[in-house]
Amino acid sequence: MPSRAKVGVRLPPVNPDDAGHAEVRARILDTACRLFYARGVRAVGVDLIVAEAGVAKTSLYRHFGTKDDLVAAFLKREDEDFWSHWDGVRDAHPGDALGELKAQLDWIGERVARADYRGCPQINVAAEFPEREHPARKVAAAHKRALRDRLAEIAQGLGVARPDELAGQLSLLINGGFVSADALKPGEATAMLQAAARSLIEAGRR
Amino acid sequence: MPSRAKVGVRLPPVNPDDAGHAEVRARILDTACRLFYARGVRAVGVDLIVAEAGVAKTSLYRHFGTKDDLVAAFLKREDEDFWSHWDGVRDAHPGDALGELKAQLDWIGERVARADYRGCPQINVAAEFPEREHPARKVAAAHKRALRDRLAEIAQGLGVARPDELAGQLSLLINGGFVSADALKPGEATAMLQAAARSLIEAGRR
DNA sequence: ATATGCGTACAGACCTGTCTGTTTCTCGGA
DNA sequence: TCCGAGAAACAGACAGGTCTGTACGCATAT
Repeated sequence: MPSRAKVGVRLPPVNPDDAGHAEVRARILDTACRLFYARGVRAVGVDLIVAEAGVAKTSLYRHFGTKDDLVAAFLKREDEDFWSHWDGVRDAHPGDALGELKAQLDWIGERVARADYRGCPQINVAAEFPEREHPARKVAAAHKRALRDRLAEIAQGLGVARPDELAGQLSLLINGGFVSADALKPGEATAMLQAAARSLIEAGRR
Repeated sequence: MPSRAKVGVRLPPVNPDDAGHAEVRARILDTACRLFYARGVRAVGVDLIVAEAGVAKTSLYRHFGTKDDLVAAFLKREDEDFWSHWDGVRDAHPGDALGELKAQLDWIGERVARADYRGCPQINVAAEFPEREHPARKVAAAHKRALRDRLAEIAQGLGVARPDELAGQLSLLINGGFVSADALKPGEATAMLQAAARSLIEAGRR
């Protein structure tokens, strides 16, 4: 991967107005996301991706340049999907920070309990790639900062003494949920997250 | 790795009473632990391990059988080191569950803040290997169960209404700390863990 | 005609695990 | 005390496979 990347001639840029073009790109990214998440990034070769996506390897490299960039695109999509879900829930609870937080923990707990859940993709990729400058690592770092920011927004509306402190504690809790899936009994996650969050908020109000 | 493992003839067993023999084994394991943790398991080949350890590849395979077994031995050693540290701290606080918990969170927070910290090895390996039957995954799963058990012991001594529930919450918190190192400002981890644990305990007492 | 796609072959590197051959060390018996 | 057997170490080549990324030929569509 990074150590093996070559500096050869890049393929020419593509025309983003082409519908079929976007369709091929989407098929590659869909397949890559599925395989990367289910099996781990380093365990999945580009040959497998192109075979399952039904595209040519040239197309993959035309659209994504290197495998490292494809990994970054994978995390970027996961990031977008995550916040899209989150913001949908947020917008359903205007002016009700406590209700919003409960709803956020609900779907997170549900997701963690799925049979095919294999941890947070951002954390998993960070575990696989030690280089902090890896393009995917930058996406992952931004994602975790964003989580803390979103939680700070909620904490602001909760009327606690030190909202940033609570946001940090809640982020630990949620990240802990992400990585503890297989140490938890089925369905245990949601209740545990809810109860812990309730305790942290209560204590923060005094 | 698992898919590539062959069923060839095994080398004969070794004599465990031999001092030089144990020394070679230790050199291999020391080197493997260092490299696996710093760079990730899949990124480190056995050729690199034998080169850095200054041993022959035959020795590695004589002692560990396969790379997968070496990975499991890596996690086993990390597990032993972790509990050795933990139990030392525990034994320094007999009959004082609250003091012990604070002390445990202190050294964990300090460890997480180190410059070369790269997450919990057990969690990292679980992220790299999707197969739940992988020998290293079994070690990791046992480690996480043990964490919850140790926390349950502490919670028992804390006089809370539902100690098992608190232990689960604390395990989420600690695992969250393990994976949140690079989203935290330097030195922030310990205070955040301590404050959150205090809140969870307080709430559990009512 | 140009851009994009598919399919396939290829280069060069790396991977795990095995094999061969030599060296070093210990230990039991003459 | 010397000798030979056996265990285990070292060194390095090798097999067979996988990896990323490039190149080449041909089809298609605008």
